[in-house]
Amino acid sequence: MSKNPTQLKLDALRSLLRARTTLVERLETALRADDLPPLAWYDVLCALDEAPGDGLRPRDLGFAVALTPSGLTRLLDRISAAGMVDRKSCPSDRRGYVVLLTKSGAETLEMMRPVYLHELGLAFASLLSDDEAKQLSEVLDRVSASACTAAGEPVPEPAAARAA
Amino acid sequence: MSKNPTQLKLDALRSLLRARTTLVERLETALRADDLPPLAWYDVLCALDEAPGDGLRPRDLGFAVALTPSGLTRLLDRISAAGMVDRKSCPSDRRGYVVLLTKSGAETLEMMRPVYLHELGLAFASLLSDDEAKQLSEVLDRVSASACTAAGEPVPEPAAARAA
DNA sequence: CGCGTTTTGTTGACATGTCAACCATTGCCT
DNA sequence: AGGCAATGGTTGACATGTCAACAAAACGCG
Repeated sequence: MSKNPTQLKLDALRSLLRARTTLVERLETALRADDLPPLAWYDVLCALDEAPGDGLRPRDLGFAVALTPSGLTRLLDRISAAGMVDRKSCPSDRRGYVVLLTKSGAETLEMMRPVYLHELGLAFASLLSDDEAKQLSEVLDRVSASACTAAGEPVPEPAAARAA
Repeated sequence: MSKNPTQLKLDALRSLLRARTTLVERLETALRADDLPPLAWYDVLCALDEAPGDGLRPRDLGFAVALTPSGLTRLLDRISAAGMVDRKSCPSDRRGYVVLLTKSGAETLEMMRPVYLHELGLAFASLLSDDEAKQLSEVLDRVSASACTAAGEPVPEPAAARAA
């Protein structure tokens, strides 16, 4: 009756992939419906908002949004062009800069947050007991954590190590 | 000591997103290291392999790989250009065709499968008990399922409904 | 039957991200 | 010091996907 263990794991993977697609799609749709920027912007603005007042280096932002350095450059170009973020040259390291949230960026963030949280409530939070959420985190963190550990030698790329 | 419930759910979501990024990255890396096609191709070839011998309509493939119709057209263009798939006009419906796995496509699939399964074993399956896998599926399927149910009116796009 | 609507799939314009090559700076290390 | 590898970030070429508009066939119904 019970399924083959490998199949169980494959099913779990498929469930994971589908759930993520569904969720992202819903969040993205909800934001768009309110004429708000996409999810990636939210992640950046949010990270900056939570960070100390003196901003973040792109390098650190790269951890929040899973993006290669060049992808991040381009994302910041766009957000910056929209005036939601400033690039201020960093005194302690003339190679890079520090990214700062502008007033307009902070305002946009405050418009996005309720939409994000509301949709998340409908599509995710309300479907999970607190215990299940805890379990979920625990199990899935094991998966992401193993990437760092096991990344011994089958992962040559630097980008892969920086998985977010 | 115990966290705020909303924060628990947010953590769970972050764990989910990170785990998925990690997994996809590892699978993709492993395939590339063996000079094999990317994950999306695997999904298509696999779906065709499991399907009845007379192939599948693109429409049906669209469910397996979460892609818009145009995205699917382009993906099939590439796989077809690589000779792994044939487009055969469908007698019962002259609008579209049927997609068939070629010999070369089947061979490629058989080369990808062990790489896929091996990497998945390392990065996922081995980190989960059978019970946990079952639980994971159960909980996450609830999330994807709710999209169909709740899609009442906040989801105008057809693409959103076809979440895979 | 004949016409409007739905279904399938494609195409052009464009958005977003990757990879590889690159520049400038920093930080050792001798 | 002085040389040189590692770090932080950008850019060009390109891959892949979306959206909107479209074409063609299939449906369905008065």
